Amino acid sequence: MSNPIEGPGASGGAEDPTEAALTAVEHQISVLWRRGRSVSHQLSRQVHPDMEPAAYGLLSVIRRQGPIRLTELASSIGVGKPSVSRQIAFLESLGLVSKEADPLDGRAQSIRLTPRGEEKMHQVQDARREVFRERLAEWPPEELQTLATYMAKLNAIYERDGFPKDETA
Amino acid sequence: MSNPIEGPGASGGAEDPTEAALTAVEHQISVLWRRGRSVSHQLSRQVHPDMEPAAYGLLSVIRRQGPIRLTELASSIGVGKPSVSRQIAFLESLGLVSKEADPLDGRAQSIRLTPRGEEKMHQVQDARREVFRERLAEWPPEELQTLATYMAKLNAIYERDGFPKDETA
DNA sequence: CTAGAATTGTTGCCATGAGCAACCCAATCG
DNA sequence: CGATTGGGTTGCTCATGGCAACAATTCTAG
Repeated sequence: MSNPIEGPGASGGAEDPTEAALTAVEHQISVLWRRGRSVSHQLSRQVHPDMEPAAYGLLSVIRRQGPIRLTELASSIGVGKPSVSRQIAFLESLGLVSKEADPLDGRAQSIRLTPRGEEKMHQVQDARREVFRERLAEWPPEELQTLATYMAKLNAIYERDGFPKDETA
Repeated sequence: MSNPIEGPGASGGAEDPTEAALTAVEHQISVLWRRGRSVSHQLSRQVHPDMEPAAYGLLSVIRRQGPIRLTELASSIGVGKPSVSRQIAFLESLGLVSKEADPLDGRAQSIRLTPRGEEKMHQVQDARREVFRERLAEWPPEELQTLATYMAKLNAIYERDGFPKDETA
């Protein structure tokens, strides 16, 4: 229990403000992270009853970036090719995406949303945004903007390597 | 941070600063979320081989809140009892936590860190904090504090129900 | 032109982790 | 007492992601 440098929960007491702020940020990150995880299920289920959270993420990226190759998709969400391959196969079986051979490269394939996929995503994302907006509506836009800016900064810092998330709820 | 996806009721949403800020926040949440997930393994493994990500989270809560019952622990991190039960069993086998019968309630058990668990956590959290601090060191404390505050507000809003996370990278 | 990289995507196998349901055991209520 | 509730555990299953091995194709020497 000797505590030269205090841990997050170990009320350090009179620490410097940076230390305290760090602790607070860490804590909020973990709460946010955990909450998001526990809810992603329900969100993806709206697109399709059988759809899992991971697949939703893919659809979202595809929708945003347009036709994309599998490898690119994988790297863009930081996940291995095998996972993406399987997810895409699944989504294809649901008729939400389609794979087209790239005429320039016989190996590659272009993945895109089907009209049905587009429609589904449109519905779901709209609904989600509706709730989101509804709840955050009372926030002053400046604050929201500040939040976004700081989060971007936070994200930028951890661009490639480890994220020292606390995991604590 | 312009997002081509507009909300249904967002008549002229592109010009609405709130709308823009919302979009930005959403996006940052998803980036943060994804980043944290993709890295949590490597991080906890890196600090200690036999400490799994999930277990680390539990230890962290226990350390913060002191002796706690399993059910309470489970609900505090938003996960089912079975998962926690197994994790705790694992941690016990590592000698990091101990289960004691609650004298007041024979069914319940009080879970606490063993001295060794405390020591481990101390090491691990120190290491994590080191990295964290290192990278955020240049951030003005006020900004960090603001970030923490806003994130707390954000988290509070979605206390119980769906979190409209976008999942997009 | 052809043999050997390199790359795209798929599949096999495995590990982690979470949920559901069924189950014990203690406590409490009638 | 017996019945019901509540805390924890275990069995089963599934989702997900990683690594490795593979197939098919393109690129790069020589």
